[in-house]
Amino acid sequence: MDQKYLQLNEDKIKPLKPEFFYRDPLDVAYDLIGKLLIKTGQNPLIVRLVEVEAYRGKKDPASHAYKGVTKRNKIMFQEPGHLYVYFNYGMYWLANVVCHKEKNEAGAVLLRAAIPLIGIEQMRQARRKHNPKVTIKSLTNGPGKLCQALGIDKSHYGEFLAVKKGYENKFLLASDCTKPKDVIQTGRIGIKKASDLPWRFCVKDCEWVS
DNA sequence: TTATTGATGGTCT
DNA sequence: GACCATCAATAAG
Repeated sequence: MDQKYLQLNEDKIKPLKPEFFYRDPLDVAYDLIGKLLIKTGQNPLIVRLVEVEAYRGKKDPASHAYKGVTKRNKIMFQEPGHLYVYFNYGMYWLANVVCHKEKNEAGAVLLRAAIPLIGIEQMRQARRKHNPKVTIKSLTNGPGKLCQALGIDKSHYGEFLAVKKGYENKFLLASDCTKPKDVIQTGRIGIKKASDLPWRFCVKDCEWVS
């Protein structure tokens, strides 16, 4: 893994524009590797995404949007760039970014793992509530853990992640111009349907990948 | 180091 | 009532 992933290129942080998310989830997923997820506020938290999965809506049997609109998944059919948060296995919140190309389509990218960069002590405290033995690697090396570290739950369903005039972001996706050159593509994990499709992206040889 | 299992509750049929 | 886009503790090697 490129050591540059471990540092924040603070001077070059640029929020993503809404257009970024108006594309096929597969393209968005690839491009999200190396990007920053920021919890804004007085004590910001910043992590660098190193593992994501694309869920491609109606054409993807593993996608929550496969069978059409429900109360839970409706955000996936709406404006790209919003957070789709859902509860899984009776215990964990999982965070996705809504993205799709055309109106009337649906899709999302699951944020699976990240490298903690800023606010590590705060993230450690948040994770300790669930696992007192948490290590720096187990801070954010899985989709449930990532949400615990960043404090993401159902109250953040529908939050917008790009910049928009007059909107105050709680979470933000941004680039610090760290170019990923060691991204690998594999089958998605933790699912039964369509797990053979290579729609998971992660950084090669990264300790935080799940 | 890998494999296995129990905890746990909303969503959908 | 079955299904889960998970995790942590344990056991075995």
